[in-house]
Amino acid sequence: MSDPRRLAVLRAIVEDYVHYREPVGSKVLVERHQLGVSSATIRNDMAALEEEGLIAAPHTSAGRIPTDKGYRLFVDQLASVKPLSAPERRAIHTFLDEADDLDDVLERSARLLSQLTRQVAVVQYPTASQARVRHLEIVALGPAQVLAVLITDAGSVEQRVVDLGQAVTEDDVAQLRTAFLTAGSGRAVHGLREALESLPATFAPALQPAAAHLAAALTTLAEAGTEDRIVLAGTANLARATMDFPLSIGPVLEALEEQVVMLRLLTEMHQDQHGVAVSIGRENPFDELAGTSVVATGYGRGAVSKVGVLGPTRMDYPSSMAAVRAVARYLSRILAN
Amino acid sequence: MSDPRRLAVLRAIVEDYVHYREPVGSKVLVERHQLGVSSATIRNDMAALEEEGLIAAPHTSAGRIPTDKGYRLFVDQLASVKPLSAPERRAIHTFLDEADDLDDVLERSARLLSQLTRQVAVVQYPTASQARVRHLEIVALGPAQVLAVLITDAGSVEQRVVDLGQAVTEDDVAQLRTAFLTAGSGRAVHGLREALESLPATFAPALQPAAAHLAAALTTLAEAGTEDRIVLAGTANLARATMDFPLSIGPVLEALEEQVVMLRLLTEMHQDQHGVAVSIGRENPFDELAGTSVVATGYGRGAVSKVGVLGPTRMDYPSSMAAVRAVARYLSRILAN
DNA sequence: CTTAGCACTCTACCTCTCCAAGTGCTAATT
DNA sequence: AATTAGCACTTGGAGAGGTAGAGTGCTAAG
Repeated sequence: MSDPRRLAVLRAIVEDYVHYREPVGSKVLVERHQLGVSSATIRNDMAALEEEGLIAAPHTSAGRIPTDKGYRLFVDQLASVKPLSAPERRAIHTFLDEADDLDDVLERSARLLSQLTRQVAVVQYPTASQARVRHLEIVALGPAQVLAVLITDAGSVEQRVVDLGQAVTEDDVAQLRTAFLTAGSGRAVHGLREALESLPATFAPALQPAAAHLAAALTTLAEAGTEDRIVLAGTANLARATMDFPLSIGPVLEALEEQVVMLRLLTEMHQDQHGVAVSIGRENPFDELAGTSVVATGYGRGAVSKVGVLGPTRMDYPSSMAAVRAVARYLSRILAN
Repeated sequence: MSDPRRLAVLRAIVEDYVHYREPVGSKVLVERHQLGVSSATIRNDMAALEEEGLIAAPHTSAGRIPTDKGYRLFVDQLASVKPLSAPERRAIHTFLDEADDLDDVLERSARLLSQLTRQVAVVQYPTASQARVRHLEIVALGPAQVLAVLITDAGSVEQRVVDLGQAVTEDDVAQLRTAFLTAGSGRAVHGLREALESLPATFAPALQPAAAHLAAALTTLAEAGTEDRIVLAGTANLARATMDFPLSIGPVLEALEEQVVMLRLLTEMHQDQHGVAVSIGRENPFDELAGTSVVATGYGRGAVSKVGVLGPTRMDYPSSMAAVRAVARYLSRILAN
C-alpha cells in the first residue's frame, strides 16, 4: 500500500468525514479535492482501500467512512502538522499564567484543552513515584497530636494529622522532627518505607510508640502521594457527539469517572515519533471506549505524567495533537519552577 | 385543593409516571390502584387537577404527566417517608467507614449516593467560612523560602510554598512563626486578613518585607480555604435518562462542571420541615437545569455544607430524599471526629 | 491505467391508512 | 350532588407502500 494517490484519497476521506460528519462518496471527493482524476478512478481506489480494511461502507448506497485502521494510517503517515492559531497560543499563555496552585494549574490546563479541542480533556497529576523527599515537617498540634507534612521535589505537598497515642513534649517533637528529617530527606518517595523502618528503634523506649505511629503515617503519606489522580474537563462535549456512539455516552462517562481506567489507559499509551500518543477505537484496552480515541502526551520532568483528550474516533487528529502538544509543553515549562 | 381523593389521584399519577416512565391514563390508574371509583370519576378529577396546573397532557390522546407544580405538591404533602433497606444502610456504614482522608470521605459519599439513588451526586466541601484557625505553621525550606500551613478546626489543611523575597535565618523564621501564630490562632478564618494586617509593621525593619509576604500568603491561604468546591459522582446516570431531557444532556453536564453554578444552586436552596431541600424543574435558578430536580440537605457542624443529588424532574423523590438524608447524617457523624 | 456510461441497490423520506389509547361530554343512576 | 356507563372524537404511532437520490461495481472503450 504505497500508491500515493490512494493515500491522498484516504486522507481526503478522513478529512471530509471529520468535517462533514457523513459518509463520503466518490463524487463529492473529486469535487472537493483537486485529485485530477475522475470519480470512476476514485471508485477503483476506494475499492482497493476497502479491500485493505482502511475504509468501510455503512451500507451499499452510502459513501465510505474510515475504519480504525484507516485512522491509524492517517495519523501515522498522513497527518500534517496543524499549527495553532495565534489567538490559541495567546489563550494558552494568558490562561495558564494566571494559575498559582498546582491544582489550579492542572485544572486550568484541562479546561483550556477541552475548549481548544472541543473534546474531553484529561490531565494526570504529576506522578510522584520517582520524586524525592524535599522536606518533611512535624508540627505539634496538641499534647498527643502532630501534623505531618511531606513535600516532594515534584512540588506536591501532602499532610495529615497524626495521633501519637501518647502525650509528648515540645522537646520530643523537636527530636522526632530532626531524626525523621535526617533519615528521610532526599530519599525517593517510594523508598521512604525502608528508610523509616528501623528509625523508631533508635529512640528512647518511651518515645518509640510515638515514633512508630509517625513512621507509619509518613509512609502512608508518601504512598498516598504516589497514588495517581486525574482531572477532567469538558465532559459536556461528549453530548454533542451523541451520534458517534453506538448506544449511548453512558459507558464512556462511566469509564471517565473510573480513575483507574483512565490511568491505565494513559500509562499504557506509547508515544510515537512526534512525541504524541494516539489510541484509536478498538485499540483501546477497554470495550467501553471502542468508539473513542485518545490523544495524549507526557509532560513535566521526564514527561512521565500524561495530558490528553478523549473524543469520538471521528475527531480532528491533527488539531487535537497540536493542542495537546502545545498545552503539554507550556505545562512543563510552568511546572519547571 | 383538598379533596382527599384528588390528592390520591395525583399521588398515583406521580408514582406511576416515575415508575413506568410514560404518561398515565385514567384506566390504568384504576387498575393499578385501589381507588374504589370508576375511570370516569378519575377523569373528572384529572380534569380538575389539570385545571389547577398540577398535571398536563403531552397531547390529546395521551395520559397525563405531573407538572413541576404537581411534583411540588407531591413532595410537600404526599411523599411518605421511604426508609432505606437494611442492605442500603449497611452499605453506607461499610463504605464510609473505610475512608480516612477528608477528600476520601467526600468522594466516597458522592459515589455511594449516586449508587443509592442512581442519580448524579453532588457533595460540597465543608465550608470553612466560619471556621477558626486552629494552628498555623511556618517551616523553612530554603534560605528565602518557607512553607506556610494553615489548619482550621473544620479539619481542613491548606498549605503553600512562600517566597519571602529575602534570605532569612532560622531564628527569623522562629520569630515569624511565633508572632503569626499568636496573632492568628483562634481567629475566624475570614477575619485573618484584619488580624495579620498590622503585624508586619511590628517586626524589625529588615524582616518587614518577608513578614509582609508571609501575611499576604496566609491571607490568600485562608481565603482559598473558604473557596468552595464540590465533588461529583455518577454523571453517567444522566445518560440513562436521555429521554427526559428536552434536547440533550449537554447543558446539564456543563452546569455540573461549573462549580459556581452548582454552589449557587446548593446554597440558595431552602430546607423544608423534613430538613431536606428540593428544587424542582423551573424552580431552579438556571435555565439549563429546567428539566432537572435537586434534592439536597446540609451536613456537618451547623449543616451549612450541602450534599445532594440531581436528576430528571421525573425522579423518585421519596427514595432520593431518604438516601440523601441518610448519607448526610452519617457524613456528619464521621466528620464529628 | 483511466474513464464514460449504465444497471443495480440501498436508505431516507414522504404519504396514506389504520389502530389503540385516551379524553370530554351527556344522560342515567345512586 | 356525586358517580357512572356509554359514546363520539382526537391524535400520535406503527406499518405499508412508493419514490428519489446517492452511491456503487462493472463493462467496454479511449
